[in-house]
Amino acid sequence: MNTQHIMDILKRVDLFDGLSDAYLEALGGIARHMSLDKGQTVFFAGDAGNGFYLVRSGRVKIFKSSFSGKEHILHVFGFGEAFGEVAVFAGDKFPASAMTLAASELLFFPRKAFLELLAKEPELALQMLALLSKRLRSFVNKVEELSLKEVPARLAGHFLLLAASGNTSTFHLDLSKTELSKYLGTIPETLSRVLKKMDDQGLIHGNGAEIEIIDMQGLEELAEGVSKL
Amino acid sequence: MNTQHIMDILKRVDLFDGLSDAYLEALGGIARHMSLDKGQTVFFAGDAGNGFYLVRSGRVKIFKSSFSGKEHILHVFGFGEAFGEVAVFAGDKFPASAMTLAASELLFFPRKAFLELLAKEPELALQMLALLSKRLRSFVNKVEELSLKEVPARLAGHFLLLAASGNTSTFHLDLSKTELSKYLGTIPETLSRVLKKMDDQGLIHGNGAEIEIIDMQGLEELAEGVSKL
DNA sequence: CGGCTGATTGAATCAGATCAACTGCTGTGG
DNA sequence: CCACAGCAGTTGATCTGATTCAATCAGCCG
Repeated sequence: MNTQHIMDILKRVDLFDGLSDAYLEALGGIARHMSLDKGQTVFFAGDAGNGFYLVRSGRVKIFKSSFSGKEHILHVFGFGEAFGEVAVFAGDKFPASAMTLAASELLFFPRKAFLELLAKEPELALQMLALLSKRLRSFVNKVEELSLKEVPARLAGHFLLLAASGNTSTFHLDLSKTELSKYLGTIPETLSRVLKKMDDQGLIHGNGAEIEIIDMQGLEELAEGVSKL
Repeated sequence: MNTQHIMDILKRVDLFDGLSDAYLEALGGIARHMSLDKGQTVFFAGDAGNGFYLVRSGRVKIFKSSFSGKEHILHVFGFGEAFGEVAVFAGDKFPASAMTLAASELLFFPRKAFLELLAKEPELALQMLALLSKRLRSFVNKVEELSLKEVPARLAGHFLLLAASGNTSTFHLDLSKTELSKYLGTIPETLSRVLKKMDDQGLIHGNGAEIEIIDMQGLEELAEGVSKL
């Protein structure tokens, strides 16, 4: 909780990569600490946002809910990742809601103080531009998947990503199946059925949250939309 | 085509708002001019991108196409709008494809030269951050609409936007109905049916590309998902 | 006057959502 | 320590919004 501790965190944050210790010190100086239980709301879509957040521990989901209560998860952020920046640079309302998926500690960077610091360090602006660009890229993917691909293809793509990030053919799901279905833009029932079908057809072997990829190429074809379940 | 002419353009570009003449001069100095016919490809998704573009005249659509040939239009950009920036700041591949919807003139800003200039002008970095943030916001909306709303709601929302931007209850569609359907994540047949239904129910009156909103509140309820067609 | 492209309409089909019932696990309190 | 409440997950039956396929129509250009 002391300054030194915060410095350790900030040094490991991609967004702040390559910044001087003195500058990180200044950043740490403006950050406010927050501690939240599981399932607590950080902010709602439409709330006025006067700063952004950084995940120090735990996990946070960013999502949109519909009038009828359906929910679509846009991102899940973990250690060292930032969210809520959009409200800092454009408009002042958060475009989506944020809620903790587990007990979490967050750092909050107030807009005004952050912008003042940003003006002094062009490198940080570039990092921020890179971050937002990557996020745009991921949104392009999401739109592509939602609009151009079916649920099995999306799920296959997700599995391939998980496998690639861990560099193994076996991994365990990073979200409960209910949350995963909301992330993929579907519902638990459909996810369950697709999972079963993939298993039946020998593409994967699933055991609870443990997934083993059996037929990597088959999954890739499915993800590309070349083949179907 | 001469420098003066380019300066006139640059001065009217939101992204470059508030920048000094000298700086705009420098920007104009690195820009390359391009002239394209209708239906020409500016770049394909996955192409290496070593710069971004600004629309000087005409219109350009940014889209993703699926393996099976379906296409989803992410944005349509007109005068003074920039596209392809993602490749400048993150990775080097364009996440989506770009094609002219009409004969167009573009300005191309090479990455390296642009980044050098950017480093000298923090204000431009802020404008760029604002631009990307706005774009992120629009993507959040798109995902919300695709995943959480049905076609009638998306179309109603689009109409309300068009009406709001022109401040009139009558307007004409900015895209052909086929292109509009690709923008809304559906197909021409469905769009046609929904349009007819809206007309039948007295929400709008359509005549070719001319649309008149009859029942604004009804449309709003439809867009929100409160009511259905 | 053809012939092309965009738009419309109808019929059939399909992917996925909804509704409902059931299983199994976990954690809590008697 | 067991019972049971409660929630995640699964499975089945049904429904529906939207796509697909097919045919027709309207406008426009050469």
